[in-house]
Amino acid sequence: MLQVSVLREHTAEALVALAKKHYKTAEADVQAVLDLDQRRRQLQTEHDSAQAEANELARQIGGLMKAGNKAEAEELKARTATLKQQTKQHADELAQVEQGLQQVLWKLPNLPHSSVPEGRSAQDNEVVREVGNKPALLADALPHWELIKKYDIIDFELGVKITGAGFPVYKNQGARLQRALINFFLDEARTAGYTEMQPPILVNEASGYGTGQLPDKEGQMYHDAQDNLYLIPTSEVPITNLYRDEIIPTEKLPIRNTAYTPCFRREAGSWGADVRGLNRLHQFDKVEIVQITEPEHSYATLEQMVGHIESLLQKLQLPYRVLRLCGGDMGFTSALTYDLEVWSAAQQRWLEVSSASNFETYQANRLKLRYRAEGGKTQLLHTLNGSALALPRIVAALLENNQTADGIALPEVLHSYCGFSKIG
RNA sequence: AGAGAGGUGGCAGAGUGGUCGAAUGCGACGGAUUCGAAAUCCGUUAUACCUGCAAGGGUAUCGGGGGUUCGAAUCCCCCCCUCUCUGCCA
Repeated sequence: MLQVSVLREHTAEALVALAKKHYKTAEADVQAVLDLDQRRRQLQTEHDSAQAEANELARQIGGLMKAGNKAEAEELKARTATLKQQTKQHADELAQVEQGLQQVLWKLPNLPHSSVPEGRSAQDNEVVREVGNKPALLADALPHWELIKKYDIIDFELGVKITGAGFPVYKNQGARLQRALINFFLDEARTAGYTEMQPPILVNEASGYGTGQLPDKEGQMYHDAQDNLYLIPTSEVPITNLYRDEIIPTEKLPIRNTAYTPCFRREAGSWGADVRGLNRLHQFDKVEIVQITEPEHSYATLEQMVGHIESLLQKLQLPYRVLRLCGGDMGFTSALTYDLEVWSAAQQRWLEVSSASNFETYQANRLKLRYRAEGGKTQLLHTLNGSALALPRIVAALLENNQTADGIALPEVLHSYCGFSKIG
């Protein structure tokens, strides 16, 4: 959620920024925020002074009652009636205005950072760098959805049988590879200074609002209506919400956490060739890194996080590229997002395996996540997160890129984690 | 799931209708003392919003919401959560 003070003090810049995100009703909505905010303050002032007067009368009545001066007390009581009505009216209207204000604020996306490229769709994303060499495959190279059958390591039909489409069953070396990757990613994160966490994968409504999945994107999440809990679409949700309603002591900053969790996405719609095999699933595994920093450090931190993710891809010897997402393609809550994509040799396309974002104060504002800045004032922190990494497409690329006549040769870094060096 | 108890400031814990944002203790911070420290003493120590250039002033908040009252942490209603016992169970 954007801060009203930012919209008020930097209105023109905010409008430019919203335009970059292709937010259509920016002008009207920002104006609505400013109007509602002004009305809110006016009402607050009126309400407070009426309340102050009522409090003063109550004090006087108390004194008179104690002194046994009943008649005079009654006289004052009569005067409180109109005041009471007034404050009630103010309070009602104030609540209404505040609700209206919040509704508009919830609609407004985060303001993109100045380095975010202009653009409407994925084609307009900026390729920051491309690293590694695309492998040359044999003419009869197979896409991963054939390879998993050939080596009997992932079974989609079985998943359909027990759950549904998009819930694969990992078998044999496929299951062990999953476990190996999770351990590898967690170990790397821990070595890089992140604290390992194991959060619940069901979260309550308040957490959904805190990181911005609610109110708008409830369709993305699986929902247990009986207990009103949501299956997490990413561990960003529980890990960031750990700090909801907190004022973090400066010496604890920056906060750096990592977690492995399964992730659940309903992903209504969009089926087709691009989503075959492991390319898009309802349930998948992911190791996430989350940082919470003081505002002045957050962009350096984002670069550092991208660096960590790149180091993973390098160790896995996967060719990859780093994209800076354009205004039209980046997420609602993000101020700057880097996507990392690996080259999937048999599919001949790039697959997104990680997304690292700086949310600045957008999430923190909802979360009421603050620290005490110099001078003792509380101030919103910046939140960041990134996948390090999401497993399915990594697996897809590993299988496709490393296929040989007699099996799939895994990168060396995984050998000890897997307990084998090749599949098949 | 059934029965009972309870939710108060960073923590512990008083407070059952009137100047209570809340005693007291602990912790933390500042100062005095000390060569330094411990101990001791003095002081400070919640958050949000409104107003003000500022100093300051005001309002709200004692799990959440509603109600009674001139006045609610305190009384009434609803909801949520936690703990204990019983049941079930990895």
